[in-house]
Parts: sequence; structure tokens; C-alpha cells
Amino acid sequence: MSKSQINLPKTAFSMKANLPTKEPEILKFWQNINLYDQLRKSRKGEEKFVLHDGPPYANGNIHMGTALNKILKDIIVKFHQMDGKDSVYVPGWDCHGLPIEWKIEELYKKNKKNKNEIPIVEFRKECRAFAEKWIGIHKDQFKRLGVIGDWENYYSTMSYDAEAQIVRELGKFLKEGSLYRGFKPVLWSTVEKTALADAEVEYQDHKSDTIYASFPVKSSNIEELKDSEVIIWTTTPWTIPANRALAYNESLNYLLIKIKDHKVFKNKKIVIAEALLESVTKECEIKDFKKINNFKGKNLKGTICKHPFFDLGYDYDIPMLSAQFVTTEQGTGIVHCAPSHGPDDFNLCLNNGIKAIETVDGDGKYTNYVKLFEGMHIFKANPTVIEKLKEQKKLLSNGELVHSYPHSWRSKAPLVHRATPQWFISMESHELRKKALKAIEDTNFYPSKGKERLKSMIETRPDWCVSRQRVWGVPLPIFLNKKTKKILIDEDVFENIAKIYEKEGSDCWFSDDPQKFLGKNYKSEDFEKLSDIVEVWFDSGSTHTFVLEKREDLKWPASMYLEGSDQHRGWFHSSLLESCGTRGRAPFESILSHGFVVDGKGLKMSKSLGNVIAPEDILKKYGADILRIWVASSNYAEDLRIDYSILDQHADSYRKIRNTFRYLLGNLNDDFNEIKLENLDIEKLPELEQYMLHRIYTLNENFNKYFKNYDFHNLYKELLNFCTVDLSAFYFDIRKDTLYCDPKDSNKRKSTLTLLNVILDALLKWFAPILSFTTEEIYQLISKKNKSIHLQKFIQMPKNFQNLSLNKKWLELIKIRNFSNVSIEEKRSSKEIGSSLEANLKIKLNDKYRDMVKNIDFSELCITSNAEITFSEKIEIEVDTSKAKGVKCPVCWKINPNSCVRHPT
RNA sequence: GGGCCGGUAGCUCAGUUGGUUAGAGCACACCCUUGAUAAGGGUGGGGUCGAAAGUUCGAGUCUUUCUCGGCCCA
Repeated sequence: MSKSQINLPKTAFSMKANLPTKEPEILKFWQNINLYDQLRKSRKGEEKFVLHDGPPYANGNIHMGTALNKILKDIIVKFHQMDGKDSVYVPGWDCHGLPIEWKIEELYKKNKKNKNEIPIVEFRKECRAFAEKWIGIHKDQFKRLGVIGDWENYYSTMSYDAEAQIVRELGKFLKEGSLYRGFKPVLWSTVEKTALADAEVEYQDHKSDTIYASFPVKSSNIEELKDSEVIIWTTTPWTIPANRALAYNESLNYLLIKIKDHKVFKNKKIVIAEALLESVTKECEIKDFKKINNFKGKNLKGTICKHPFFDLGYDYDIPMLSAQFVTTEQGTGIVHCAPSHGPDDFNLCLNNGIKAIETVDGDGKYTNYVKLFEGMHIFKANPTVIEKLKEQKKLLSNGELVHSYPHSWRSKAPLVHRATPQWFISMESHELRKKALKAIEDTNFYPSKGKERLKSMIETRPDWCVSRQRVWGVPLPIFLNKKTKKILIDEDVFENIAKIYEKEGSDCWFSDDPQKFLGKNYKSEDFEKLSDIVEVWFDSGSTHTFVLEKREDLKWPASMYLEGSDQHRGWFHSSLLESCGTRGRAPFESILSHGFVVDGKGLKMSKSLGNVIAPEDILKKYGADILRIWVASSNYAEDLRIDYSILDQHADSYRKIRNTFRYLLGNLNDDFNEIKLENLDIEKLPELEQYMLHRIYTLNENFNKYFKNYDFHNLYKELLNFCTVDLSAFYFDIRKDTLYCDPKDSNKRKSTLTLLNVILDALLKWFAPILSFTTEEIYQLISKKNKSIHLQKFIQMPKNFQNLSLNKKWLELIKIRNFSNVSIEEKRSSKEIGSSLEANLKIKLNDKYRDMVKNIDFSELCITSNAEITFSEKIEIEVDTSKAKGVKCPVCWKINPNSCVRHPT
């Protein structure tokens, strides 16, 4: 007897994966066969699945979050493709905006160039080149992850047709009338006469005037307040003329006290927060007072006050509004709100129907909206304000304070918040909020909690400010009539501008004669051309218009938008508003949001913690398929943890899967035969094979169920368990004997090979969307047709694979097998036997099992040399193991008292 | 500081409307195998379900507080 008589597995599929070197070869293969084109051709005319790519910002190397996002997208796109749909993925990039502007400015500084001396058009060209460079880098990094898409025809928000379409979209809002001119406070330098971004601000110590001022109560739900005064504290007295409201905190306790010893406020009643009583009375030198009442902040609701300058013509109502930004750190627990001079104030007032106006001009002088102070510079106004307050007996106290205050990084001058003209899209004028909320109802969310998150943001958000005083972006296509100050609304003009941009891009807005854009019907001298640009969220919020609608290979609305959960505030949000405003519905049918990548302990990755893992490191050490397993096996509904120990575990699982494939290939000798499942004569197969078909059928059902819900971590787990539990530890182990030792023409062996073919086929397809590289490696080994695994479809499992009664029976048999294993293990640990083939089993079963085990050979099932069954009413299941006696067959290694029946010597 | 979401074995995850001693795979330990061999099989140990209090006959599941973490806003 020699080994030549047995059929040992033989395969070219190596045990060691070597992914970091093998994957790039597979990438080349995909490129050579033009996989993306083939994918499109293979599903021509089929139902489309369009996952519209949320454009990453073309700046800096990709990080784990980006990798997660792209891999998740790719997995979903591939799943739908294998499900038979035309599943199209067009990647895109977000290109305009401040971060790139800064990068170029930084370069200027290094080279001692002055931005202001460079023509805008030149500067913008450098921004464009910068973005282009990063698109190229990103593209290679994304491809390396195994992401398949139309990389040659990607989209970008700075392409000429994108810029043109953004103008058309804005034109729609302008025409409708929902895009209006309003005011919003921005950080402003009165020296440079310009707005500053947060990053251009330096904080330095500054000496400010401080005041405690009083606002008489006009009406209130609290009876005792009616002849009292509300006290506020501020470090910017010059904003008092712009006051429109007072803010309190619902959860604070407030006091009404009567002052007995103050020279001006003697016998007056004032309202302050209880927690600040001590500091206020001390600073205002109130020594003698009486607490009259205390009440919760929420009771202040509905209280109306009068402006301290009421008698000087400031005769409007000052409502008290609930706000969470009010704290007891300093002041009085009531904050004076000038919507034109603070972001908090602005938002609070806006939410309560009080809009900001232009109270201060670019030079820092009060405008004619401000009575008594018009033309005065705000930095010189404090003494006058204080004097007037004194005069009106509304000044409880004043002083000075040195504190940290924003200054310009250039001129070092102190900055102010100043309401500047901005352009807004109204949430109400054309029912945008209502439309958006309806659209959310019509959208599927994965996970479902995303719905509430987006909804609550839309419910409370203020009007959308779409203008920025910047350079690198799409110019707002707005002309103002110099005489009437009205916006020019003419579709022909918008279309003319769009046409020009399509040809030459939007740079010309800043350099060319305005007449070019106005066309023949208007004279440029009658109009002022705006130099604001569109905020970048409007750019990316419009991608559905210049990508989904414009491309023949896509569809509108998209089947899915998929991004990190931060994009509920970002791209999901802006796309929803843009689309609801212009098209009345969402540009997506579903939204999938994923959590953030955190380290192994759940902490966010940061340089200072030293817990950052770059995708590049993982690709080098493990390969993309391991990273893809990490994505598939993690629950994206929560934050996703990653560290090297987690990746090691996934690499172990990968090895298990790889060896499962290797067993299949080895026993098939790399000779795969596709089995026509519907022609399979199931009845003729051994029961074990029938049971395995049932398992495959069930698994496929679960697979489809999980896939429909985008529940990949459970899907992956089910596949992995199938490999380890059903195949490796059960079916493969049992059938080794048949595969190795039975004649090649035996029915049982042929049946087993049939199953191996079915299993290999199914596993390859089930795993292909996740293990894109490894399944391709295998597919190339067995198909030899130069076709990709990714062109295949999932297998439709015939209904007759399902056999519930057989399943029930085999669950019992497996239970008996487990009892046998425990019994064998006892003899093994007492050193009586080693291999299970050295064992004979005596299985005692309850009578009820009699029929069930009639045709079952437990020596085959438990991989022992012999197994006897007896029945009894008294027990359930009992197994005795004894050492097999006799001769070991040199072929099948079973021990027989006489010679082996299958392999006679 | 506010809003939202989350914390189940070393890891990745299950745990239905509250109902037996909380499950799976991996990892780990020990053993077997040497015809899947830098593989494969078997057995086993391991959890005060973030903490505390409460509701209940009964809580991983419901309520409150706290704590840790994440995202968004400020």
C-alpha cells in the first residue's frame, strides 16, 4: 500500500496569502481587463443601484475614516451588482473652500509673497492646481483599497460644468424669491474693514469697560416682577443700542431683591440669578437688600422688558428668551442680546423671529438704524452709552476688566462681531422646512436612528446662509441695481453666466467686464456686481444636480447616500435642503450613516495620544482584504474600534476562511465544475449531503435577509461560522475519509465532490463583495476565462434544498455526536487512546431515536473505527468509548478486528 | 456647557414584547493528529451585562442619578 492509492488534496492556492504583494497584481488585472466597463456592460438595461459618492475634501492623505467610508461604499455597490443590478459608483471630490485657500496662503507666506498683491485669478488657479494634485493622490489610495468605480470620469465641485450648474441652482432660489439679503454677525476688523475667519484670530488681553445695566419689566407672568428691573452685565457697552432681547436660562434659580442702600437704585427691585447674588451685590456695592421672591428661570417665559433708552426713542419691546448659553460663571444670569453683534444672540433672536440688521458699518460707525448714535465710532461710544444709562437711571454700576479678547492676526486690532450683509435661503418663505421634513419621512435610514438626528436638526435650524467673503469658490451670481438696491432676477442672465462658466470656469467673474455676464439687456454701469462666493456646503449639496441628473449612467434620485454620522449636519443636510428647495424632494432614497473610527479603547485617534493608525500601515502589514474584513465585521451603527490586536484577530479569521477555500480547491484539484443546482437529483445524494444543502439554503436565506438590511457584521459572522462550524469542524472533517480513501468512481465520493463544487461556488460569491482580492485570486485559478468574479451574480438556491424535517433530525444526530466527542475526550485525557480512529463507540439511546438512527453510521459521523447502537427506555443519550482492537488499515487508518472491508489487503 | 448616541467574556458581535444556570465565533489553556500540516480536530476555563438606586414575584432588557466614551452644537 502506498500513498498513491489515496486521493490527497492538491492545489496551486497557497496557504500563505501574501496580500500586500498579491493585491497590487490583482489591481493590475482589473485594470487590464477594464473591469469597470465590463461591469457596466454586464448589467446593461438592468435596474440601477446608484450610490452617490459624498465628495471628500481634496486635501491631505486619507485616514481610517475615509478608508472605512470608501470600503463600506464599495461593499454595498458590489453586493447590489452581484444581486443583478446595474450598480454604478462614480467617485467625486469637494474642491472649493477655506482649507485650500489657507494652504496656498501658507505657501505665500513661506515665499514672502503677499496675497493682496496677487490677482485673484492667479490665486484661484493655484487653489485649483492644489486640489487637482490631491485628487490624483486620493484616487490611487482609494483604488488600492479595492474600490471599483468610474475613476477615469470622476466628478469634482470645481469642474466647469459643476460651477455652471451651481449658478443655475442658485438662480432657482433667486427666481423663487427664497434667496434673500439679510445680516449676520461675523468677526470684523474695523481697521482692515474686512471679515476674519476663526483661524485668523489671535486672542490677547484687552481692557474693556463693564456695565451693569437695567431693563425695566413691562409685563410678566410673575406678578411681583411688574415694577422691577432686570439686570444685565456686559463688557461691550457699545452694543446696548443694538439690544433686542434678554436671555435667561430655564434651569437656573432667580431672585427678586429690593435694594435699600444704593444711591440710584435705592428702593428699586431687581432680578438676578441666585447663584450670582454675592458677586453682583459686591461689585455694585449693594450692602443692604431684601430678598422678596425666588423663582425658576422657566417662569420668566413671556416676560417683556423695556430698553434702558426707552424714553430716548427706543420704544420697542425687549422680550426675555430662554437660552442654554446663559451660565452663572459671571454677570447676572441674564444676558443682553444684540443679534447684530454676537453669534449666540443672532441665533437666539433669529429663532424667535428677530432678525439682525446692519447697525454698524464697515468702518465701525453706527448706521442710521441706531438712534442717537448714528455716525459715532463704536470704539468711542462706551462713555456716551454709560453717560446715557446714568442719565436714564439705568446704570447700576460700571468698571473695567482685563480679559482675553479676539484680535486680528495682521493688524493686532481688537475685533468685533458685526452684522454684515449676507445671503440666506429662507426655511419658511417657500416652505423649505416643511418640504425637507416630509422628504425625511420618505427616506429609509440605516441605522434608523439617523432619521431622528436629521429631523431634529432640520426642525430647529435657522435660515441657510450661503454667502462667504472669500476667494476660492463659486461666485454668487448676483447683481444689485445701484439705484433701487434690488437684486437682478433674470433667468437669461443666470443661464448666460452658466454658459460662460461651462466654457471657461468661474475665474472670469473676478477679472472680466461685468457686461459679459449681464448680456445685452442690461448696462453694467447700472449694477453692482457682488464679490461674495457660495459657501461650500451649497457646492456639495448640489452634486446631485451636476452628477446624478447630468450623467446618463446614473439616476436621480440616488438609491443611497452613505457617509459618517457627522454628515447629518453636513452633506445629508445640505443636499436635502438644496434638493427640496429646487426639486421638492430628497435627492436620495436612503441614507446610511456610519460611526467614527476610534482606537481599541474607544478613544478618538489623535497625534497626542499616539493611537493613530493610517490605512497605509494596515495595507503594508496585512493587506486590503483584512481591512475590508474589519469594515464588514464591525457594527457601523456605532463607533468602530481598531488597533493592531483587533486586526490580528481578523487576520486569524481570514486565515480560517482562506484554508476553507484551500480545502475545497485541494480536494477538487483546482478543477471546479459549476453544478446546475436546479438539475441536482437531491434524493440520490447521501443524507449528509442533503443536510449540507439545507444548511447552504438556510445560510443563503439569512445572507439575503442581512444584505437587505445592510447588516454586514451579522452577515460576515454567519459566513465565518459556516466555514468553521459547519465545514471545517463537521462536514470537511467527516468527508476526509471519503475523499481520500474511497474509489474515484464511488457514488459517495462523487456526491461529496458535487457538494464541494456547490460550496466553493457559493462561498466565492458570498465573500466576493467583502474579500474582493482573495475571491478574485481563487476565481482566476478555477475559471481561467479572464473574467472577474465581480461580474458574477449570487446563486439562486433552489427551494428544494430546504428540508426542515431532515434538519431537525440532523440537529439530533449532531447532539449525539457531541456526546460521543465528550466520551472520546475522556479516554484521550486518560491516555487510553489518541486519535478518534483508535476508538470504538457504544452509543445507548432512548427508544425514541430508534427510527431516526436507522441508516446512520456513527463511526463515519464521529470519525471512529466502529460504533454500535443500543436502545433503552431509561436513558436519553449515553456513550461509552473503548479502545479499538485489531489491525489498522494502511489506507483508511480504521482499526478492524479483521481486514478492512473497503481496502482488503 | 447643551443635544443626540453608546458601554454584554481578552476581541468582534447575538440577546425577541422584562421570565430557567447570559449565547456564538475568534483568542486563551490542555489534549489529539501529522493524509487541509507555518494547517486540522477535541475538551475546557472565562462575564458582579459601565456604577448605584428604584419599579417588579422576577431586570442585560423599564425608570432615575452618576460615570466613561463618541458625534454635533456652543
